[in-house]
Amino acid sequence: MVRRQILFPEFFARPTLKVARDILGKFLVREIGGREMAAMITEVEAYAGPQDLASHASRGKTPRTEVMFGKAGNWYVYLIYGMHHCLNVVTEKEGYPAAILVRGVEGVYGPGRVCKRFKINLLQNKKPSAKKTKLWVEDRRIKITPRDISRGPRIGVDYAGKWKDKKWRFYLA
DNA sequence: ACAAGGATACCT
DNA sequence: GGTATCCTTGTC
Repeated sequence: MVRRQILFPEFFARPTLKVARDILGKFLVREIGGREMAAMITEVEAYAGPQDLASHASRGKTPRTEVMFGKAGNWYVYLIYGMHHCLNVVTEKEGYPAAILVRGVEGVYGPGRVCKRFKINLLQNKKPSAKKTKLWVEDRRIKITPRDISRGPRIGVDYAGKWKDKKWRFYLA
């Protein structure tokens, strides 16, 4: 039996780049129809702070981005290009807008594909990562060392000026 | 190479 | 009210 520990808000209420590294190797778990599906998180991107032009929150607090200013551990889900959902988890302390985009899990590469596979849509937006919401992150004691982690620039943010070059994408080889 | 698709933010 | 834009993907 694998030892499992659901991650609490405290895990997410830390510097975003640190959480981004730490969440690699953790498991995204979804309960659908009484059954659980899970996959190891393998690729993420950090979006941190009001200055980050790649972040939706750079334009301030709006109905959409309000959740990024809220409590760590809440989900931020949005629809992109009219057809794909992107799953983020809010980080840092309340009032500081930041989140981590889940770009890939084991066997599923691409933020839209992750949401499609895990049946994630706007219903999950602003809800906490917790068992009661049927969508959460848990630690299954997979050991990840710094050598396992690669980093590079974020995808699809060429409009973000100097922020586009920041190596805030982290992934397992 | 590029169309699809709809919510969002920011105009008039 | 109109419209440019978008943290993408699948098919062309």
